[in-house]
Amino acid sequence: MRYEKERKQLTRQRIIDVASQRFRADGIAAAGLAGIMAEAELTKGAFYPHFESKESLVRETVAWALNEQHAKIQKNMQAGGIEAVIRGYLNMKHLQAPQTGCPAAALQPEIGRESEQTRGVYMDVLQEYVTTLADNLPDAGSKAARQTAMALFGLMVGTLQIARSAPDTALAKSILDGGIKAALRLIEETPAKLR
Amino acid sequence: MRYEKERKQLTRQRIIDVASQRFRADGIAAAGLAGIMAEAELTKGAFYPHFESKESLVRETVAWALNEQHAKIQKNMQAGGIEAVIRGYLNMKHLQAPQTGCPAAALQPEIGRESEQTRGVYMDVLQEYVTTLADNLPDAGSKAARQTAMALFGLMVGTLQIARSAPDTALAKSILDGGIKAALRLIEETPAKLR
DNA sequence: TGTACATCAGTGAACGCGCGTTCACTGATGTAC
DNA sequence: TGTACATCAGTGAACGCGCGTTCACTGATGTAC
Repeated sequence: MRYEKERKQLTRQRIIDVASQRFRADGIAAAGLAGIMAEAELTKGAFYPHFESKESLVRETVAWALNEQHAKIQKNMQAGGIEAVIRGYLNMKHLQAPQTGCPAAALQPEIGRESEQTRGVYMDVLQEYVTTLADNLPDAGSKAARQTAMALFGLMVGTLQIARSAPDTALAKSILDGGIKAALRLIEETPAKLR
Repeated sequence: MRYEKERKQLTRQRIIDVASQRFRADGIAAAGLAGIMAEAELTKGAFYPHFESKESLVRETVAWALNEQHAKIQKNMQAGGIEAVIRGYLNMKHLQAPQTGCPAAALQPEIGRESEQTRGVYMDVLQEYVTTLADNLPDAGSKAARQTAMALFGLMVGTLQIARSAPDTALAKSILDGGIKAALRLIEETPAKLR
């Protein structure tokens, strides 16, 4: 069946959409291609006209999902500045929806085990994300701002991950709350003595 | 073969040692019992007299590994205070040895997907770990200190994970360096206006 | 405009492989007499 | 002290299952004439 010319791209994007959710929900290693293709309403043989291998799907999907996440924080940034970004990230809604949330929080250690090529593609997108954060810090433009922005992102990622391991909601909330307070302190103007 | 009475415990600990390294190196889902048992110089049938299931091995192993990590930072704390703990965590040596490093940095999202029981056991050990950090902050004893300590740990975990995804060493070092600077700012005495 | 042919996204069965788990068995050591 | 028996850690083969990948095929659409 040869279909309309746009159809292949639509199917391909549908696979990426589904895969990005399965990966974030279950982890990259634990999410199988058969399940992803079934959820995309295709048989698993249809995977290979679109992607070379699972690794190439991972490469494309993870970068795409981080880019989506970047778009989300850009919206929050416009609406309420960096504090809105922090509060939009460290909250129970995000904690409870890993499948549509930040791919770094859901997959970071697994991404670190990927090939150098995959990590390169991922890190390029992450750098753009961090640029958005850095550009909205008090000392925007400096090298220190970039490092602070990266550490701020690290704090948000790590804190959300730990909160997701909490066995009860009260503890999770307290962890997120502490993360917000710490993040707000980080983004204050750099004290002179540390500059 | 019924062996000396201490032998079973020794074998059991050998399985935990090996498993803790394989999990941290490859991820929980990607590390197979057959490989772990072979590395422990046993056949895979020998797994079940020691553990009920892979899940119970994970539960015990991850908690054990985090406890070992706790012991390490206690040493660093004694030697050089909380700054030594931060510098001992956010460096290239730790980055390059995930199999013997912090299990949170290697496995946090996967731990978040474990059963409530497993997460409960893990979080108990994590709380002890965070207590050691909190007790060495300027405002030790306060609820704020505990939250700051948790966020500090989140920052270290997330930053190390991201640095591990960097495709080149220079970038990884810069990320770790920014993490150290941010961590040091976090542990300063809480400014009055935020208290 | 109508017809013949080329393309190729998607199907569905099959591949070898490693997964976690089960189980009948072995045999070195401990215990009872 | 010597012998018979019980224990049970560890062996090794087998279980069903899902993994990622391959491949011959189908058939709807596009292109050429």
